[in-house]
Amino acid sequence: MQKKHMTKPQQKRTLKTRANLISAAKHIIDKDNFEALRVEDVISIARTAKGTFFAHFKDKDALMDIIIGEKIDAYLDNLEALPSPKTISDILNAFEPLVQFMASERYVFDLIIRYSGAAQIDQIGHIATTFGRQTTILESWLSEANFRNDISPELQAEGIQAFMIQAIALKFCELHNSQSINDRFSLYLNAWLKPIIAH
Amino acid sequence: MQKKHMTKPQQKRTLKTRANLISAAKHIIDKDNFEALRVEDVISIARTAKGTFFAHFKDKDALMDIIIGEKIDAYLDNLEALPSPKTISDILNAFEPLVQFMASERYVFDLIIRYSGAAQIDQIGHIATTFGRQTTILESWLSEANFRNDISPELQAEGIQAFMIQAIALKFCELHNSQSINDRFSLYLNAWLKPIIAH
Amino acid sequence: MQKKHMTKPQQKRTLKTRANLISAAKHIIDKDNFEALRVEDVISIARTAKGTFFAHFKDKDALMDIIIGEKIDAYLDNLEALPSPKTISDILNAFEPLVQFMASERYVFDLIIRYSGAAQIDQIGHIATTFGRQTTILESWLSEANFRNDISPELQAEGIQAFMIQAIALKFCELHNSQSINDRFSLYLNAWLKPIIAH
Amino acid sequence: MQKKHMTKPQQKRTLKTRANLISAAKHIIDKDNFEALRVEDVISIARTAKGTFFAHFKDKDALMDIIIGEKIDAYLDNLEALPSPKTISDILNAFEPLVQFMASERYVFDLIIRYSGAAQIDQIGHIATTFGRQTTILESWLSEANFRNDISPELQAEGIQAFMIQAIALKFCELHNSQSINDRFSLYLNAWLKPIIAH
DNA sequence: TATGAATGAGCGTTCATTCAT
DNA sequence: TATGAATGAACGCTCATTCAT
Repeated sequence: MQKKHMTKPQQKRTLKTRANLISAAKHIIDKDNFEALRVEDVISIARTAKGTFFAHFKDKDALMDIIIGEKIDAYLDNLEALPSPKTISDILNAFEPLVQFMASERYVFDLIIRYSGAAQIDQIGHIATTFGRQTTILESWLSEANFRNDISPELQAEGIQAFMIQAIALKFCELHNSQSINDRFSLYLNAWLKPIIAH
Repeated sequence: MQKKHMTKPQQKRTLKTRANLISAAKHIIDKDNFEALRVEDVISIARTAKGTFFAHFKDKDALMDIIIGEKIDAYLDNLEALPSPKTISDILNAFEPLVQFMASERYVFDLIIRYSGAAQIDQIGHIATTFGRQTTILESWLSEANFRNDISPELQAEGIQAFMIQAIALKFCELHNSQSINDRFSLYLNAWLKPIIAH
Repeated sequence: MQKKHMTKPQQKRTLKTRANLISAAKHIIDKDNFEALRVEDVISIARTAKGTFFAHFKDKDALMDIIIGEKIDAYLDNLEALPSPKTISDILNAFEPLVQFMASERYVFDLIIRYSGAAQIDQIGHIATTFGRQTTILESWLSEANFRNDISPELQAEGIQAFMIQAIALKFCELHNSQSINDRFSLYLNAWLKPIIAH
Repeated sequence: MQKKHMTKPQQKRTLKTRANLISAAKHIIDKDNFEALRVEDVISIARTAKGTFFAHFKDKDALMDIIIGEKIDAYLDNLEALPSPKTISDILNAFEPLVQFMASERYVFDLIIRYSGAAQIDQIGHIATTFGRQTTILESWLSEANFRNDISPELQAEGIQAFMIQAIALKFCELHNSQSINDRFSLYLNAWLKPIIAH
């Protein structure tokens, strides 16, 4: 055990530097916002050299991916802790904080969209991973809740994500801003999860 | 009279410059792609000064908006010429060329997402207009086709757009590239437009 | 005349900016030295944007080439104004200021060596040009002075340059610093221009 | 005794590491060239840490000095094995391989110029040593060959070196590349060693 | 001696956009 | 309208060298 600790003494230092950089970045984001983050400021607060920054993160976006991913993960943690929702309203309420965050800054939303996928397997970032997690959570909810049984919980989950994105995207579009994100999202989910078919 | 005389040739010249710039841009896009377009190259091919470019287009994105909007309009023209679709498969086939274009370049997709709405009412651009047109076309189709009558054709149309975007977005995410865009889109549309509810 | 002035109104502005940058650089060099010059400082003194600097000069060295070349040219101007030297001592005296300058900073000497030639015709810089001028001046002197008539003045000139470089180079080499540049240069020139052959 | 026992294997290991580093460097130089050599690559091929590199060599140039010095020494070995030259042509032929090497890369030439002397007496490097050796060889040749007796063999030797450098330097200057290095060197040497003075 | 993360100053780049003529 | 030089705020990079373990 102790030996293992001693074999990688650098790792501790590396981890510390990395943590310093990330917390410096978070500090800036808390004080201002994501868009206002400058690499120069991060390293100056973290008391680190520029070279060190780029040794830890491929570029500024890579750091953003980590921080945003972490935030989303925190929302998902809370979400997971909730009792399995029974109604669409429950789902909406559960997702509200995450939706608010994603819609908080156009810059953040754009980044999430851009990083929701990866060009290559080895480029899967934090944000991309959270999307997978989101699906998993939704799937388990939906299999318990039994909204629809004509389609798989997975497909239902993907639909929910599509509508979530759509609702947020339309918020950034002034043409449609008469309606709140949640109202629109609610509309979509009702139509998606509770279709009423007349025979 | 005289005034008219002096104005006309000027307008002609203006239009010519504008056309030059647009065709220069198209040339670059054909040779390379949308992302590779640089204002510098456009004006060099159009043999124009940089200032002239910005006298004709508010910014680079405005030019992009015009060119992409024009392309989308052409697809919608073809789409409109088709007989009103009766099946989901008809809808998918009708939209395929447009979907292919939107998925051709991540840059184009991002731009379309960003410009699907306009930041301000007075800035409704070409792309935003085509989205409206798309909705209108879909609405008329859906009111004739009678897929679902529990929700408005407008909502149905919005859902289709959400799923179209989702299908394309997941294409840019290698994690899900086992499935083609159209297969996924088809899956979504069936679930969206033909929900089968057991009682 | 006036028309010509009006056709290129930009050129004046361009020239002014360029002159600003160069004089800012000279200011720094005068205050400190060549090696101490920082692009950042130049633009800050010239009140110019960084982009402007690199629009005018390919890189920092290009600016150095111009300034050093200008300085060498000034020395050559003085040199040309002198009466044609009759003795080796005259030549040494004439060249002394230039030699002193070239030996003033290792950085300068290295730069001169590096830029004395050009990789391509279109890259002939100021320094490279001064070398040609130096040869021309020396040639004319040597054809009048008649030190040696077994070899062309051009060859004599090239030899003088070779020895000048050698004398300076050895100055930067502590192993040989017992002797002054000029003493060594003098030794060389006597052996080169006044060989005494016993028969 | 015991101490010796413990020291020897360590020394062996040290020498092995050093040899590894040098051979890794040579590998890179053979594959690419001197300029392309990066410490990073050397240690990666030698499977060594960066710190180890600098424990063995004061700096990167120290390694270069060793490798280039070794190469020059090999040329001088061959040169020394030759019979004492009687003609200028003999000298030229003898030096040709060395001249070719020095002219092979601008980077190498610059480094040789810079290191032909040493900044401090205690830093006399390999290259500087080879220059001394070169002079010694030339001196012995020249005292036997009796080209000129108005100046010392040492001065003659220095002149030859000056002209060798000049010939190579002009090769790096495209303006004069009509003539080969050796042709120019030959011209110089004839004028230097065999001046014909009319009385 | 070996390790390798951290350093760090400065350079060059990017390129859409502005503005004085 | 047309011109094109100037802007400018980051970003990313370079890479030999240092230093604590």
